[in-house]
Parts: sequence; C-alpha cells; structure tokens
Amino acid sequence: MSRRPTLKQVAEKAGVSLGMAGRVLGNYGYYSESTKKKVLDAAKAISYTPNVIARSLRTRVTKTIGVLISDITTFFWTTLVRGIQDKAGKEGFSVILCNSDEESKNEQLYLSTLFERSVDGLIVSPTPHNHSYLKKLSRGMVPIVLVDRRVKGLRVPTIKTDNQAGAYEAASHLISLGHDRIAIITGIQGVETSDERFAGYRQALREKGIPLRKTLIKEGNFQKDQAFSATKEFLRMKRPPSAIFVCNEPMVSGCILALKDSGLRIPEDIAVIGFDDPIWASYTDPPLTTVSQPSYTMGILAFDYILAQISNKRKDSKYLEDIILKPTLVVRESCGTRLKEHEDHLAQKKP
Amino acid sequence: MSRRPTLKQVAEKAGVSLGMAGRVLGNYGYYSESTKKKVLDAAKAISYTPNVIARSLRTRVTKTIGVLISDITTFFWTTLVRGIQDKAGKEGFSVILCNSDEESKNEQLYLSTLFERSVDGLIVSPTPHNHSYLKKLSRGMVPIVLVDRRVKGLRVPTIKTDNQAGAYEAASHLISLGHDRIAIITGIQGVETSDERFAGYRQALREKGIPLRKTLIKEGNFQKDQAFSATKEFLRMKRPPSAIFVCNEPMVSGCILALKDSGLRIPEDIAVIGFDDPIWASYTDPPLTTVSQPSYTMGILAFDYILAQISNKRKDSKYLEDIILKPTLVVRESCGTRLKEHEDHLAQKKP
DNA sequence: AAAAAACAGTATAACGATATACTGTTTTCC
DNA sequence: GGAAAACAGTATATCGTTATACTGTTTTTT
Repeated sequence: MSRRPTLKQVAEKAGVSLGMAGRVLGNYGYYSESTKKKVLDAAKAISYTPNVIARSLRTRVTKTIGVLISDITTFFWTTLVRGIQDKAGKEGFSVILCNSDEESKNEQLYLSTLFERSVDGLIVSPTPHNHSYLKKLSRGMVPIVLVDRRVKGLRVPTIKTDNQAGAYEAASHLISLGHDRIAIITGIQGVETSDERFAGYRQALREKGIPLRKTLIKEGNFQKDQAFSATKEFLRMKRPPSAIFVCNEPMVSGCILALKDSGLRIPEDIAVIGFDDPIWASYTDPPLTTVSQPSYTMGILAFDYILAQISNKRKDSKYLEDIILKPTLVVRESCGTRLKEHEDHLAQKKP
Repeated sequence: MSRRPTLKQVAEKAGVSLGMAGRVLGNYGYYSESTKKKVLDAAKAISYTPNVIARSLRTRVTKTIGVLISDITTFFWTTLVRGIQDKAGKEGFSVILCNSDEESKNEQLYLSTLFERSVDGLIVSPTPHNHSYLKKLSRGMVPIVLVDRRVKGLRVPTIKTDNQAGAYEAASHLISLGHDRIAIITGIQGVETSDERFAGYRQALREKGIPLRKTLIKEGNFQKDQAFSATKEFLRMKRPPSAIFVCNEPMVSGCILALKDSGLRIPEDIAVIGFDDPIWASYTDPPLTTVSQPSYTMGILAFDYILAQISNKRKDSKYLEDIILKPTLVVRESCGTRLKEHEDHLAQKKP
C-alpha cells in the first residue's frame, strides 16, 4: 500500500515551512494570502488529507466513541444503534461497535480495547454481573453513558425506559380482558430491565387481587431458544396459563414458535403480549400486541449525553440526570382484543 | 478526565530506561529476568495499558477495519455485520460501522473519514452511483473487499450470493405452482444485486415460455414504503398479478402490509415470495416462502478476505477470486404449497 | 521618531510507543 | 588467552500532527 501524503510534503511542494502549512490548513495564527494560496494548491495537488491518528495523539481527541451492547442482531439494539450512529455521524464522530452477548468477560475485553484505543466516550449497556472494570473506567477515566439499564453503585447518566410502567400496562391489559392465569417469561435476573418488567407484572397482579403463582414464572434469559422451552413447559402444565407476557423481542419469537409448534391458536387458545415492537409485530399471525420502546430516540439521546460529557457541558445539571422514557402499549390482536371484529372480517371475505 | 499512565512512567517506576520497559512489554530484544520482573510489577502497579493511538502512528497498523453498508437496520445487513464483528473480535480487530443509506454522497463522506482514520481495511457494499472515490481508494490506498455487490471496473475481491440463481429458483417455484401472472418488485436499477435478481426472474419466465409484461415490473428501491405503493398499484390493475416476487426483506414487509391493508389473503388471493430470510419469516401469516442468503457466513468470509489482504497473503490466489455463494429457497406457505395440508391441520383442531 | 503592536515566517517541542544504533559487560569457543 | 558472540542496558530517531517560542519585518499609535 502506498504511503499517503503528509503535511511536510504539502509544505515542501508549497515552498513554505511545515508550520505555515499547518497554520493555513488548521486556520490559526498568522499567514499571508499568498502562502495560503500556495499551501491550499499544494494540498489539493497531492490530495492531502490529515492523518487523524497523528492528530489524535497530539490533541488527545479521537472523535470516536465506543458502543457496547448485548447483541446488534435484535430489533431494539439495531434501532438504538442506528440512532447513535446517525447523530454521531452528524457530529463528525465515528462509532466502534461491540457485542457483549451479556457475558461479562466480553464486556471486560471490549471495554479495555475501547479504552486502549482512547475513545472519547462510551455508551454501554452493562451485562448482568461483575462491573468492576466498568466501575473503574467510570472513575474519571473516560466519559460513560449507560443505555437501557443502570448498575447499582455506578453513578453515570443513563437513558432508559420505564420498564415497570410498561410491564404494568401489559399485565393490566391482559387482566382487563379477563385473564387471571397470566404467565411471564422474564429476562435475566439481576438485570435492571428484567427485574423492573417483572416488578410491573407483579404490581398489576397485586393491584387487581390476582395471586402471584411461582409456576407461572419462568426465566428466559432474553433468548429465543430458552423462551421456546419455557413456553413448552407452560403448555405441559395441568392448568396451562391463559396468557403469556414475554419480556423481549427474541423471546416473543421463541414463544410464538413454540405455540405454533404445539398447534395452538393465538389468541383463541392462549393470549400473547410482548415487549419491544419490531417491524414484524404487525404481520405475525395474529398481529402482536406489545409494549413499544422509543429505541431510536434513545440512541439519539445517548449520543447527546455522551457528547455533553465529552465537551464538558456536564456542569449543565440537565446532563447528569437519568432519562426515563415512557413506553407505550400497542394493542393489536394477539390478546384477542379485536378478535370479534377480525372474525366478522373473515366472514365477509368468505364467499 | 485523568491522564492515563505511559510507558515512560512504567520505566521510571521500575527504575529502568524507557527502552528496557518497551522491550519487556513488547517482548523483543534482550532483557534480564530481574528487569522483566521490575517492569511487569511497575506496569501492574500503575495499571499501565499501551496507548494504541501512539502505537498505530509508529507501526502504521490500527487493527481497525471500516465497514460501510447500506443500512444496519435490515436483517441481511445486521446478520452479515455480526459475522464480521465476531471474526474481527477474535482476531483483535475493531470495527467502525457506517450506513450509506444507498446515497453516494454518504459513501464518499464515510469512506474518506475511514481512510483518514487509517483503517487497515475496508469492507464495503457500494451504493448505486459514482464510485470515483471508492475506485481511487482501491488503487493501492487501502485494502478493500466488497460485499453483496460488485462494481463495474473495480477489480476487488467480492463476497456475494448468486442472486440470479436465487431469483430463478423463486420464479420457477411460482411457475411450477401454476402462476403465469407473476409480478416483481425490484430493488434499485444499476445495483448488481437488483439487476441479477431481475435477470433470474426474466430467465425463469423465458425458459417456461411466459411473456415478460412491463406492467408487472415495478421498482421498489429496496424500500418498504415504495414496495407498499408498488403493491397497491398492482392491485389497482384490471388483471392484477396472481403472485408477487419481492426482491428484499424490507420490501416484503411493505408488500405484505399492503396486501393485508387491502384485505387480501395470502396465498389464496395472491402468492408472495421474498428474498432474504429474516427470523420473522416463519411466523408471518402465512409463513413466508423466500430465498435465503447465508449472510452471517458472508460476514465471516468478508473478514477473512480483508484480513488476507491486510496481512499480504494476497499472493495466495485464492484470496483474489470472488466468492459467489448459493442461496437456497425456503418453501413455507405464502405461495400455497402446503396449503392443503395446512387446512387439513386446521380441520383437525376444530372440535 | 520611538515604542508598541501586528504580521509573516521558521524552528522546534511535544504526544507515546517502537525499534534501532550504540556502549559496555559477560559468556562462549577454539 | 583472545576474538567472537551473546547479553544488558541506554540513548535516540521516528511516525505526522499541533501549537508555541522565537526572529525578524512591517504597520500602527502616540
């Protein structure tokens, strides 16, 4: 690979000193119109572009942020990351993206490589356990913003949704439709997101006077396959649940797959309500009722917050407080709400 | 933010010269056991980590690759990118990810920032037009591997699927089911992926003696909304198509949405076949028959190829040839294949 | 007309790691 | 025992920017 032109070469070509070339291109200090022209022409002639690595070494600014999430493959994270990227691009920042897969050893590994690369800031969704390294970094090493979840003892601004409220709405919706054997497939115990969703579920049951049954609670680890198994287990019960609240998108996939596999109809045989609202939620069979989070907006906000920290606007107390966004319940057909209408509609179609 | 420890500080703490500390940590040259211990202890004591920026400046190696694709938000790209990331992570590379949204001005912008950041290599899915900058970079500036599409006049290794074969299979499948008014919603004219898929469609029709009707061909620009409109237009025809071949995942979404919106049943009223096989394809109503691409594998291969170029294994001619993977047709129910069985199944369930 | 300020330009010191040249000292080998 | 080789260690050039210190010259101010 050929070596790219340097500022020194520009200066030589322009017949001026390195310093002068630097001033013109960096637009600081004094320089005459004539040297300006000479430098600019020379730079153009050899198509000079500054070496950002060298600049970063000197200025201690990389214009790069690290983003560490659990898995880019799921809708919630893809959308959130796209939000970060769009805002970052506008501000001239590059984004290095890493997946932790909820493993704290990956978290540690990626955080350290990102730190060694001198990123200007980190947007992190912490894994369930062992945040020692994250905590260490948070102590004045590099600006950090958390997304989706907080961590006990980590005082860092966080962008998240009110998971409890969302789950409460979901469970209340099911209750209002007459369900009283409502199962839940939770995420990962110890992850704030998961615990809050469970808390919302419990709150709704308690308020409506429905007993909390341990047999109707299963952990799905936020994963499709585990939700599949959990669903199958529910179906093997003597009295299976009449509705299932599934706490994220991949797990909803697993749950629906298991129900289809068992030949059950949704919502006639069993109601399903999800968390996260991927594009496909509206054309599953039947369309999925689910709690929607503003993930793209969360990405934008996360970048705003990290930028505020980087450019030291932190004194602005606004950027120190957590943002807790409200999720919304999107009612479609998987809980049977519109079931009657739907059947009328089908009836019309049949000749 | 506090300043991080440097090699100089390690050397001072260990009471040796900078050079010695460098040798121990870099494990080259001569050093005694005693200095080794002193240096290692000192490094640990002040928790030294090398500054990768400084190293990169000196060694001209950043251990970073740039990835420029159209949109991380779609299944095909998310999965492919995850493949790249997983392999890159294993090899100690970081990935800077950018979305072009198929706009050549974005392509140009992101390519230049990536180049200025001295990435070791680029994995690019080129936008439809104006590859002048990409071509310039390909001339010995930085190693490049293309994914999904080639570009005329750009001699760079490419990882792609045999789109024509995939589309041919899809169209043939429809024809074998008795369809002869088969519409197609294409991607973006001029993009190889799109043109090849159209070619496969045309080839199938020609071979089976079915005339190619212009009215049954609409461009959807690979976008959901445009596919929605295109579908609606098809439905307004005096003789609407009996089947639609939709050339990527977001457009399938748009198409299905339009059909549902018009109250049409799939496949009874109209058959749908897609390209790309997202997780949700198996639980739409009905499950989607579609052409599946090995996108995760493509990501892995793309990284293998860029790594080969970076580490100059290019003499190995293997890494100079394009890889063209075979897509596979996944038959589900949206073309009516298993319709009979399905109804039997439903009949059984009814009491 | 002298002092101060503005301007044009050069030279050079960082930034932090890498790796070579160089100065000694010890060990090996015939 | 003496030359060669191996070893231990220091000093320093380099990567390509940025930005300051410094030397002059011109312009402005009083």
